[in-house]
Amino acid sequence: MLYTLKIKSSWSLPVKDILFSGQSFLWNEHANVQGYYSSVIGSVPLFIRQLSGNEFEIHSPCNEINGIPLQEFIHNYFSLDIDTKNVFPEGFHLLHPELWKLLGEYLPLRILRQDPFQTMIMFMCAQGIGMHLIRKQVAMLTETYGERITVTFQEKEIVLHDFPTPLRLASADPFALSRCTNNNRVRAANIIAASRSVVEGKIDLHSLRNRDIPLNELRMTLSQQSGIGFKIADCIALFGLGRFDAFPIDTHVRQYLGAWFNSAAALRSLSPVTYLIMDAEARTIVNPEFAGFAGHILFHCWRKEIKKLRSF
DNA sequence: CCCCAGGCTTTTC
DNA sequence: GAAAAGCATGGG
Repeated sequence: MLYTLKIKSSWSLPVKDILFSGQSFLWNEHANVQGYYSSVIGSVPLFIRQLSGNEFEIHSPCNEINGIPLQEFIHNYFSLDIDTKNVFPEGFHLLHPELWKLLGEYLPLRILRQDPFQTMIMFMCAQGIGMHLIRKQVAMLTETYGERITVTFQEKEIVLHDFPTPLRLASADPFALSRCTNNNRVRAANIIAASRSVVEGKIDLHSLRNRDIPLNELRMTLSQQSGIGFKIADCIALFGLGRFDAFPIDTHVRQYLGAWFNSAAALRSLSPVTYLIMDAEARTIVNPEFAGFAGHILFHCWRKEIKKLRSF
């Protein structure tokens, strides 16, 4: 039996852009369930379809995820509580009229509130390689180490995989795991070590949810772990801990800070010092409370409109 | 062949 | 201290 849920909003909800903008690598399109995007979230299979500009439909065999009613979970997952009008400051469109025009269709983009462990592992796979290789790594990790889940949908047997648990990755063989990390042994070892830290409680992702923790403290704590620097720490904060004030700076963000906002630091080589300078600059450009939320909208717009890249 | 992709760590000047 | 090299593969 499948539960069906319809989500309707007063604003536009570009579901495909939200799921494939590079903040999650867990969603896929299947040839045998056309028009739907599928994933396993909180061990629950989900099928999503866009119905119109501001509504989408969800099918799931469970009516709750992580003990939370499906509708409430989805509302939170898609951050439908956030009014995206607040992510850019009042006068932004006057200061950057050309950019504002370009941003138009990207403004309804939203940040997903994802699982912090999954976010940590996914973004540890995202160092100096293209988006399609990141997706490939995450897919191989889930297929190799995640629990296999079968679900009947549209009278077809659909096979999906849950994201691997911390315990499963912590006990993985380094060489075997490296097949899932683009054959990068160092990355595989880092993922195993980080998973072990979570299992042992050395990294307590639940307590890091505390919103009283300052952003720089969060960044310093997470980047203690080998394989996690400032950028990935900020990604974990933004996408995995719901810290919409975190502003991860990667090669694309650095490029648009230089091209669109005339950042001098963006022209220098990326180091911890220049990272923190650009982080401070960003907070003068967008609303600091939603710096990362705005940053992701700018990121996706830059990649698609300027660099002409695809996210999958 | 080159350079670059949602970087981080280690080595070298 | 800052800069350069190494990591691995695919695509432009």
